[in-house]
Amino acid sequence: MKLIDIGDVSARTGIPASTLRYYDEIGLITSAARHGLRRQFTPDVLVQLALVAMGKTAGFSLEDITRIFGRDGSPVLPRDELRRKADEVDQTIRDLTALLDTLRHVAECPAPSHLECPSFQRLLRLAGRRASRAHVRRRGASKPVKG
Amino acid sequence: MKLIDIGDVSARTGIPASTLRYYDEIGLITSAARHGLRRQFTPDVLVQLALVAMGKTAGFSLEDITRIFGRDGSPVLPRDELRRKADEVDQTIRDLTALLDTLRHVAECPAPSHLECPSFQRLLRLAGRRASRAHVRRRGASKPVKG
DNA sequence: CTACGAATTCAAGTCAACTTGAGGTCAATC
DNA sequence: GATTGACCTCAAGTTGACTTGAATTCGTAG
Repeated sequence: MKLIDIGDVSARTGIPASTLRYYDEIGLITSAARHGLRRQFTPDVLVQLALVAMGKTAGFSLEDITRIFGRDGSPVLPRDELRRKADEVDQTIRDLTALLDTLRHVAECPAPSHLECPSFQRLLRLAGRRASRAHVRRRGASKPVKG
Repeated sequence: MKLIDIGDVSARTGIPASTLRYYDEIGLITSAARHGLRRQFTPDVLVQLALVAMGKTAGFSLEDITRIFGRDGSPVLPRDELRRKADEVDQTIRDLTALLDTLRHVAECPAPSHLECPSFQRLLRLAGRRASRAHVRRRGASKPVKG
């Protein structure tokens, strides 16, 4: 079984080595061995990291992600919990679809204030219904790494 | 024009008053008047907050959201920037759809480790392609308020 | 065998988005 | 006109997810 050096994982995924160490520390990924001091990973780690990326996109915490896709690809959570998580994602997709419509509208509509535009209003009524039951704490997202 | 007391906004939206004050402070929403010391808002604020909720769901920072839907419903960003943001959301939706498939699979598939299941592998290959160009910093989401 | 570079540990720092707490203010009620 | 209770301000604290920096340890190339 060929192992991948942490530096290579970092290079292939674009994730800083410091982050990979951090993920290892919190048990989100697992290093398979050491070459001297250096962490080495099985190729699986690339899959795991893909799952992590998806989970983050969905707004799950790293802790949630750890439980959803356990360290070896088998989840820690019971099936019905997983179904609940899936439903959350499903709802998030609906919300984002509403947002997408709204955004596209805002980008194209020439009205001076959108709050007066009837088509915008309609979008908002849809969105508002969702929003009222969706007060979640989410902490800032930003650019794909500063540069 | 009837105004809404901050307490009522909080009650109707479920957003703590402290958060509303914070949003006011950073210019994400605008209080219309004061009743004594108390902030009062126009009903518009409920719409604004709905937009904020959508924006957060999409993973935008509060600063981004402020620029996307300016204080009065007219965006600060130029149209092409907005279109770019819309495209980001569009991509996020695609990513989440992949995640949803994966999650639903994980929830139902009886295989001991999913890393071996061919159908899971296929999902991951799809997801992985996205993930590799989507290394974003996003900070933890969690439960709808501790209680 | 020494030097180099890349990775290591560990503690501390950063950042966004809030929350908490102390002490103060007001409008309305008793 | 004193009390109440919801709101106020302002500074400081918290949390999750990392990053940074100093001092250290290896494996390999020269």
